[in-house]
Amino acid sequence: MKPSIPQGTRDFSPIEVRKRQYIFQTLKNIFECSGFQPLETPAMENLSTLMGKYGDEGDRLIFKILNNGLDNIEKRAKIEAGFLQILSGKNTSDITERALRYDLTIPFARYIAMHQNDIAFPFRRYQMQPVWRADRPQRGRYREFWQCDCDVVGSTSLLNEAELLCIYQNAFHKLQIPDISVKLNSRKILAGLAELADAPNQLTDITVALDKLDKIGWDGVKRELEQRGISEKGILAIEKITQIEGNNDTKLRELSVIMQGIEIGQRGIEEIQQTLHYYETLKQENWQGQIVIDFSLARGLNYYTGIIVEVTTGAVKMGSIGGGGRYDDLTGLFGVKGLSGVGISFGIDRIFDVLDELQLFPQNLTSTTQVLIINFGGENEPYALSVLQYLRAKGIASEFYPDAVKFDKQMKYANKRGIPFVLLLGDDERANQKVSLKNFNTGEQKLMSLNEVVETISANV
RNA sequence: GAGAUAUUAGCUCAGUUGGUUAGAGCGUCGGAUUGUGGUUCCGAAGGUCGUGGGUUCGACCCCCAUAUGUCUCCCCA
Repeated sequence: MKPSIPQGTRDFSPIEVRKRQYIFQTLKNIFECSGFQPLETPAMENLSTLMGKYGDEGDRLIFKILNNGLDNIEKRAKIEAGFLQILSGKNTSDITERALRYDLTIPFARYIAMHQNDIAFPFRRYQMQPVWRADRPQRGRYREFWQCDCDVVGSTSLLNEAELLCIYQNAFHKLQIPDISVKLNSRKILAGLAELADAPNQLTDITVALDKLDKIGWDGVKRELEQRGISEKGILAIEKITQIEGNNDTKLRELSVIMQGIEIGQRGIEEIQQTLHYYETLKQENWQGQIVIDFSLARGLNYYTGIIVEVTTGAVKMGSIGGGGRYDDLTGLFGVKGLSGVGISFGIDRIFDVLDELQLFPQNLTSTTQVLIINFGGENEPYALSVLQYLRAKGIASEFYPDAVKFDKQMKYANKRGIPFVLLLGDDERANQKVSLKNFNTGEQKLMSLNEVVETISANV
């Protein structure tokens, strides 16, 4: 049979895994350094946990798992009735009661609700796991992909927002991605905008349209707003606000004037000011990324209630590589009221593409093996094995070519694997109780003792 | 869920208005070189032209279906 993998999934070859691990490890170090704790949840959740949390479109994209035992003859009537329900577009636990994780946020909320008595709040957690969506695959869009979330739950302080901004800046600084913009806005400002536009109940309509500004331009947004029944006067107000220019202080001041008397808008402005104030005192001097206030930033997700952020780089033509925001009452759905959270997410796959395109991955990711011992066979094999054992005990990643095949084949193997050193120990070396070490980068080869080998290789790392 | 487009050797791609044995580069393998890789030279292997039907004397080429990739819409990371 012809081997294949399901649509929208990928194999990760060794070099790709190393590159991905480099990203994961970089982020993990930053999270841990800021006191965040790791969390993992199951690949599958009960379907009832996920359904109704992501909207109608989301429900359709959840991968559902067929129950086992559907061929049980005794339950046949029940199962057939269940299938009729499925055919009419409704789910039933008689046919499917589990589903693959769709994102990391809802399982996180479920986790908090289940373990609220054991958790020390405020709870800071990070989570890096795959999620699955039955979407149609496109470039940079997969049915299995990794999310990386970092949240603080159980505190309403804007210090948390500032800390997360620091995490973004620190992460992209460490990954050396140039021209980073962290765009900042507040759902409260958008709510004020809806009031200003005489459409306080159409916040969602306005945000969905506004979210497309980058993609379809103002004319496109205007058309959408018209279609959604926003008045001409309202559209004019929205346009005016998206056109505010200047530095962050200027933007906030101008907005404050326009939002005169609109309480929720003013609160949004104050929150951003306070967050930026905290950020300025927390940030490191060498971070290059910019924080840019952008009143057109909307983000589609409806559960955001306060500050929202999105990260882009001007260095590569690509969508956002991260996003997040404040959400009040995320756990309310699971019966835990009054817990506010704020979180950010990293788009791992897109970050991978950016680093690949800009060639920002470290050079030494190809192999961890430092030295290959050439196999000369016969009497030399036991000597080679004792050297192998010695080097490993000294903490030097080493390999012994397992077959005594032709010399150039073994050399080609080392070259292809990107192994920096080759150790030759044949009859001559064994007679002198020495070894020949060849450096593949310089081509230089020297007869030396094992101690010197350890020193030379250690100095090279 | 809707539309468009592509699929030829391990990889990247040529090709034929429908006519015997489908080509190249790179890679792989063998040799020059059984103790010197990355450079060079010589040689070889490798394809039922994505899959299944149909039209035709004859299909890699035309038609239909299907799988997978890519693009647009929808939605999203």
